[in-house]
Amino acid sequence: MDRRQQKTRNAIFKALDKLLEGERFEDISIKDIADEANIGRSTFYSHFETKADLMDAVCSEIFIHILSTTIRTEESHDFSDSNTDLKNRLIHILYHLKDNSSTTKGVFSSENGQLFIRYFGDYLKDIFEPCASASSIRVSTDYLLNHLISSFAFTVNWWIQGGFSHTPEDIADYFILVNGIWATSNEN
Amino acid sequence: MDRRQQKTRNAIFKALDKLLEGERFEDISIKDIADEANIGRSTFYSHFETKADLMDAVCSEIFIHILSTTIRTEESHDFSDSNTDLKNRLIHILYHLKDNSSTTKGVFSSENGQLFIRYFGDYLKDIFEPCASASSIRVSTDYLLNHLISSFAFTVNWWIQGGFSHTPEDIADYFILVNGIWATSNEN
DNA sequence: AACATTTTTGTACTAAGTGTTCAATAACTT
DNA sequence: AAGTTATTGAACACTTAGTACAAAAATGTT
Repeated sequence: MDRRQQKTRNAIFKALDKLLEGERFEDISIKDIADEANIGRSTFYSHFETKADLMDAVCSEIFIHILSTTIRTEESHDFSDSNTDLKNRLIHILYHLKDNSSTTKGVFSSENGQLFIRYFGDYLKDIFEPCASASSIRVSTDYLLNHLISSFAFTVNWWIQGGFSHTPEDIADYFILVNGIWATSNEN
Repeated sequence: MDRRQQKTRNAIFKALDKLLEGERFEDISIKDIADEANIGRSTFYSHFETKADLMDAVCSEIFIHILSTTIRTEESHDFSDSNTDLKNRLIHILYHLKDNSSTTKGVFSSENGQLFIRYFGDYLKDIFEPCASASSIRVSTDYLLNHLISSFAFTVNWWIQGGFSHTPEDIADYFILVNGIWATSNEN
């Protein structure tokens, strides 16, 4: 609504982004953010209750963006091979994370990583659920589902730490291979 | 050496243990620990430089204990099946973590989880390295090795969060199945 | 048991951060 | 132009970290 609010909010996000390039989230104070955003400290508090609250908003925004550009399953669905569909959706996410690499990088580091992974997990649940249910591996479905989520989160993190020096397609392949998805074709 | 030092050090460990039952490591202040341990706050500082330093010591102690009771590979090695050996070593670790469940639980939660996982990773590297090198999966060895470590850490965490309501043997099986180790016998 | 050493303790201090309140000011909307 | 809303900075109370140091207590040694 009010332009001032938008301006301030954006300035805060941008400032956090910038600061995260140089230090961990937990080492950044609200004063740091306010100074970098060039706003008063009390203004920060009129937008976010705490630093964690800000992190929460950042995570939300990332997934709002991913969701808003997600290829809907129905549109891209290839009935002959549901794994191609899974792979495409993962690649889509990976491209998105790479496009926002600085935020992604900051959001994944250390303490806040946990929070982001929680968001990530909620989002990925829908994607992996059919995959987990259909699996023939004799383990608890809950375990398998969460394992896939954790594994994908690890994979993304490994990708980030290596400076995004792989293509999203390669990363999706790595993930799929190591988790035995497409089990009918990855045996040598 | 000095009995007082040992007494204080133990009191600090025990206090942390107790406090971790109720709150996250990052929400516990040094004053909290000192109060719970019934020592002066300045005494804490004569034992540990920071809270992170204490965490470091806790992690070390856990692995010193695990290592000191580790079945040496040479002793238990079954030449006919190196995967049985791997599984036994994992089960051994799992039993140990369960025996120290309260510490394990606290050490795995949130921020500090990262630190513990780093220790865990260093320890597990030796165990998983041969496994990762021998794998026929066409992914980077570094990725595969770290994936196994991350996966095992996740598995342990999942086990903890579920209140240790599985046997170590089952958990080791879960981990092995989901990662396609013993690929020759887990197909249906 | 007496002595020297080491640890513990409490207090005081500096420095930094959190979160709240509030009145003045600036920017926006209509 | 007038009314509404956001921003600002300063003041405030509170928590925590980490350091310094002298007095007191426990320990090890002879």
